[in-house]
Amino acid sequence: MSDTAREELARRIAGEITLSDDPGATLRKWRTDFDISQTELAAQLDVSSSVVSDYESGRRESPGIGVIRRMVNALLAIDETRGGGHIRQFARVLSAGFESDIVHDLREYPTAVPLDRFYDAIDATEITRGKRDYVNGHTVINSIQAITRLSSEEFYRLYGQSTDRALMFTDVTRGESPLVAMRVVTPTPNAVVLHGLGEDDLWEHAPALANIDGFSLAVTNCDIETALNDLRTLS
Amino acid sequence: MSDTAREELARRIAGEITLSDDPGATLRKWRTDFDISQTELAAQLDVSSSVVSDYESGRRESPGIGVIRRMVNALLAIDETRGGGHIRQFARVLSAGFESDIVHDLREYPTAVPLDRFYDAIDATEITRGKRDYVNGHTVINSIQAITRLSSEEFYRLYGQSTDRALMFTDVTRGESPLVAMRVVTPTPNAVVLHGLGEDDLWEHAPALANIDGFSLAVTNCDIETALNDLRTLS
DNA sequence: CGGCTACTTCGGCAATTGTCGAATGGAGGG
DNA sequence: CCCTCCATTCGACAATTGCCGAAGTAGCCG
Repeated sequence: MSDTAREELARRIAGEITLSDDPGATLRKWRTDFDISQTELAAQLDVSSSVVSDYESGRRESPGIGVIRRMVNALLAIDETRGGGHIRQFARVLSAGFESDIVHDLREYPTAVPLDRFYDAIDATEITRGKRDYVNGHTVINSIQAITRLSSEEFYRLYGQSTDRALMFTDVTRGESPLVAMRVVTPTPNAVVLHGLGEDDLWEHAPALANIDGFSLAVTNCDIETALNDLRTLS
Repeated sequence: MSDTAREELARRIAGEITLSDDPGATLRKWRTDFDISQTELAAQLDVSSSVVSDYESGRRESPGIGVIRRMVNALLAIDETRGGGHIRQFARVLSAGFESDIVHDLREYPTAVPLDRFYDAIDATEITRGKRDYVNGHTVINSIQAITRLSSEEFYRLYGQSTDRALMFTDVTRGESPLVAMRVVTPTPNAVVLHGLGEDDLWEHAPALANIDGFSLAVTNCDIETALNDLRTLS
């Protein structure tokens, strides 16, 4: 495990907590993202579990950086004892040259995965079928951040090593922006998944645009972290 | 000025201070990097200057995150009143897809700059002349970080928009690693500057390798921040 | 030499933190 | 219904912080 990815993730988390308007809520966000209970975190820190709860609930307005440092290091230490999945995920995003608030995950699969299995794993409903029925990887993207911040050159880097992949856009309301963006990038991915809405909420022109560009379009409301965990079992 | 570059720089600084073994020294590092006096920072914070000095000197072992947040925001606020040079510099590095501890600066010049003027601006001594006598931009790189962390694909991204540029490697002892790295990248830049050593310290094979690959080689011991400021006047 | 600026050190003290541990509540499983 | 686990709230108190302001040092400039 690269120490530098761990260090950068630590710095990222610590910076976010320190600057947050609600540091306790931000601390809780990262703890739950790592799938760690307060009890487990407290054990790692060698404190009572009420200490963790007090901090997350905002009892102390300005905790010392010593406390924050120990909390962040404890999160990463627990992740490491579990195999380092979160550190790896963050490292993949960094090495692709993105910030983790734009790209949430970027992964190449060792073998082609049939789209049906992929959609099962993420509990997605396919709206339109595309020309290809498999994916070799995925990229999970915050759609608002991506559209407002990425240059057109950077947009292509979302493809990682292969365009034979699924792009999953999160924080989607109707799907208009991602589908319009897909109109202007060439080539298109094998699949586009819109996260955060159901069939009924989808922009009415989305299926037609997907058909024109030849990619599979799906929607899902699954829990992202759970889905990413399930995707690990595909390979 | 992009708010997101400011936010990311803030997060980066706050994370680094929070996780540091010597938070006071890290705080001082960033204050001096921004070329801000304690007196000026204290005025921005509306506290006595001894408050800033106490924190930087480590009087308090675990300052509260409220203090760190106000210090970081004050640094950026002062930078903004001066035109945002540091935020811009950080934004350039980020938008090139690098971490700022690998790439310190990356800039395209509006016009070609003669190498003589470039070397004057950074107080460098040319060791061998190359095939081209101008640069269209520069990239300032931490050589150890770059060599240990960048993939070969990422190495090419150091070129920004043009290979007609100078690559300046910092934290150099003899220059062996950067020169060896230059042997395997194609094309080579117009100039390579090794920062941190004089002619006498240079690896003996460096001039020959530069000649083979046809780039200008120079050494300098200038102050990086001063040099970057001077380079701004070239355009 | 005097004045000014930047910075350091330190005493002091009100305010806040770091943490324990008790009490309590909710959810899930046997 | 009981047990276990996770989480919250809060009183208590020793320890530390946040900051002022005084005194001092060093360097620069006229």
